[in-house]
Amino acid sequence: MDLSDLAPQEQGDLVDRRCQQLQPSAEALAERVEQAASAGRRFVAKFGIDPTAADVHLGHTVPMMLLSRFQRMGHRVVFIVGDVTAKIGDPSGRSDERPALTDDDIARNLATYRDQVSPFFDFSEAEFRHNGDWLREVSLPRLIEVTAHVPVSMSLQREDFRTRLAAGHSLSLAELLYSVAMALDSVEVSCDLEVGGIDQYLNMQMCRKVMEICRQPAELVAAVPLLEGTDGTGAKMSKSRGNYVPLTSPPGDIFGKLMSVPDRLVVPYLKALSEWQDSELAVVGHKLASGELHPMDAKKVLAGEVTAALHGLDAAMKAREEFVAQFSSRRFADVDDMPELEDLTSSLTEVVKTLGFASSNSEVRRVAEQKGLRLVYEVQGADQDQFVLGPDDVRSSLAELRRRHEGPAGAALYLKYGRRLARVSAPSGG
RNA sequence: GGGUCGGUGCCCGAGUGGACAAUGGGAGCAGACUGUAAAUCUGCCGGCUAGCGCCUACGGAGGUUCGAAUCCUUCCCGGCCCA
Repeated sequence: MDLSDLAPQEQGDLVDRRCQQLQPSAEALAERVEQAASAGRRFVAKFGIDPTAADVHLGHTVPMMLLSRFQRMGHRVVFIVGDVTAKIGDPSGRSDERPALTDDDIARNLATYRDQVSPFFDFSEAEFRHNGDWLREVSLPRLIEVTAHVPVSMSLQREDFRTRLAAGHSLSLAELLYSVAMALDSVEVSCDLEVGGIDQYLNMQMCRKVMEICRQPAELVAAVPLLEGTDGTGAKMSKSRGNYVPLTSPPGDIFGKLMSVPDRLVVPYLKALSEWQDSELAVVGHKLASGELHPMDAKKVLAGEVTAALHGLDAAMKAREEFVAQFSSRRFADVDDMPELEDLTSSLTEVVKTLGFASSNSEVRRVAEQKGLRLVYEVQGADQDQFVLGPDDVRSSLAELRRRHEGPAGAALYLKYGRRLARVSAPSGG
């Protein structure tokens, strides 16, 4: 969707509605856009990325969506690759060891990153800059000169810093300097506006402060809300919590993961992850509240939107059909997107591990003990016969089990492991 | 620099010579119920083994002991107090 003909005021509003904080204001953004235009220069939007993170998920796409809009408004988008700051580690993350990244690592991570978010974004226009290029040149006297004007109390405004101090946890000087380093990036690119998650809000305040110290107009700050994780615990989406949806997931997984999200996340997710207008979101909200729209149907729409954004419309529609086939109508014959088992001679544990359903023999045995491992016969995509397999069956081969538990003639055979399903092909014996 | 307290499984957090693969909570997984929702109930929740059992694990490395997460030495990391 091209947004280049949007008036500055409209741009300000559009951005404002997607932000949890737009500082100082939507009007200021409109003004800044106009200023840039009248000065004959392009408006600069900055976004910092961490070259260590190779696994991009939906949470990351929230600022990407906003950034993508900036680009479509005709502005210059600059990605700052934090090759130096990554070594400090963002204080908001856990401060475990940060292995030194080689240039090759960084290049590779960056390529992977671009690859992963490319469905959401057009990189051909964007600029990539490594902050090491200038941060390595900053002298200690210069750093002291700048930081002399930065009150420590400013860093300590961060609640996580305060709680860590209060709780007696560690806080290093490097962590305090993280935001200053990031601010020097803003100075370097003469940033007009920085996009980031709300967790970066105070870091971005530092950017404003330091830009002023360096006699530049302070950047504007667009802080987007954090996407809640799929687990419904209220925690933000993150890899460490496992409540995330990787962008590299196949369409079926993306669709499925979004279907398993708590109902109350439907509207927030649509707002953060789709191009929907506020008015449209409001309609969905009302219909959900009134019972006119079933939450599951709303989720199908959401899952479809996101899957389509990443894999295209066709893939999304197919994912939807298959989801219904597998989990609603349970007609497994209609599900294409399912692993096929041709190996009928290995033990079930091996087979399940090969499928990636389980990572150890104990796990397979456990699921079997809990009646999660089943043989399912399906006749003509309709009637099903299920045989629950016990822990003793785990060492047997599929061929053996099929002999032991005979199904109706002509039935297709499936192996069910918890929620997961695989088709047993090559029914040589009948 | 001195004193002092601490580093436990995915996370938080008990344990302070044997019965500890380690109480409890959270997350996760499976089952029932369902809409792959929420809530609820039940069970599982290091690995290997058909099983007896074996291996790995309580910051790192040594040591004492029949036996250590628990004691000692030393190293690394952190908190607090003092300077």
